[in-house]
Amino acid sequence: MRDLSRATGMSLAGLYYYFESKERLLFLIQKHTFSTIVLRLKRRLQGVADPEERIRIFILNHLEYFLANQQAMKVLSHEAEALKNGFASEVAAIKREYYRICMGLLDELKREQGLQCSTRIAVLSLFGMMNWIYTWHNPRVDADAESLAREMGGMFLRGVIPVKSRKESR
Amino acid sequence: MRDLSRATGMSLAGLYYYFESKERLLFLIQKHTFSTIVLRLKRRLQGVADPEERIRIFILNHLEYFLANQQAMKVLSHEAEALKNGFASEVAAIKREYYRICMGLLDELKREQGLQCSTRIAVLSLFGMMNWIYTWHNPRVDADAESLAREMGGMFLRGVIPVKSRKESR
DNA sequence: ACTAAATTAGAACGAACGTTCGAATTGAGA
DNA sequence: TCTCAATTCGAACGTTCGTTCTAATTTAGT
Repeated sequence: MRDLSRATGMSLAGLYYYFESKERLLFLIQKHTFSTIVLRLKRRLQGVADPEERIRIFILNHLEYFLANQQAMKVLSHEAEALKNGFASEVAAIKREYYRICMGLLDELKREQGLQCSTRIAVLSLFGMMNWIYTWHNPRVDADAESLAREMGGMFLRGVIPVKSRKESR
Repeated sequence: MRDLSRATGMSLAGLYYYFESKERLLFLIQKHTFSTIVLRLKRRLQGVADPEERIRIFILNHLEYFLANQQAMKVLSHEAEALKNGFASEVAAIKREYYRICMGLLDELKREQGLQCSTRIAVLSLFGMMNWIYTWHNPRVDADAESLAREMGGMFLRGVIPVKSRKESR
């Protein structure tokens, strides 16, 4: 809290005037962040029907937000389990919704082309790939979100779709 | 430190008799852990020539250790940047060696079959997939290291190897 | 059995942390 | 201009944390 006070220029007591506790502040940050990601995703998915393209959109949306708010996402990843019961469950609900959306996208793909591994493992591996970025991405060296999304999207889709049913794309 | 004292049954001062500081203790744990993983990997790779198989071994070795020491790996992932200069660099050296080995395996694969994306992105995506496990793996629900390694390995290799040069395997 | 070293234990120190308090300052409406 | 609420501030409280101190106890060699 003292760090935040210094960084924002607001006094320590001033912070507590607006946020009743450190935990509630973290809760609000987490809630806002995840809600925003979900909201943007839903907007971008509207009107796109092709399952492959929808997954590419999911990946791009995720990476764009993660890279644009890298330090924030680092904190959120580390403090993922820091909230107590009441706060924790509300954030967990949003995360679960996000997870479900991704699961749904993969199920669409499965219906159309089949899948080489369980949907669960596919989703969680994809999240791993994307979330790990905060540990290594260096904006001065690495590509931007768009081309990373293209690379990771391609890699993931090739990895997950059976060869026989694969259409040439990109 | 008080938690460790309680958990081990050794008094707080006793801990400090053996470890001069919390940071040095963390350092020793990190060093031991990463050294062990590298050592086991090298042993397992001896005598295996096929690049695909070598990568599968890498993945299995990594997942086995991660799942056998899940809570430990969680701590290590979170405290990855907690060490100061001297300690940090020694651990970083071991991690870099591990990273280089993986990079080498992928280069072998690239020479033999080509790669669909940059080696760097491939390696880091693979690490992401594998390391993220500590956030979701539940031994009561999810498969064991061997079958996870098979699934992830298959997915990763399909994602990374160009279609034209792909041999049927497994 | 005696001694020196190794090991353990409880208590405490100083710093950092989350939080609160009371007073001071500012802003808006009458 | 006066008043009341909103806002800000420095200082402090109580707790936890990493660490150290001193004294007690155990262990190993003679």
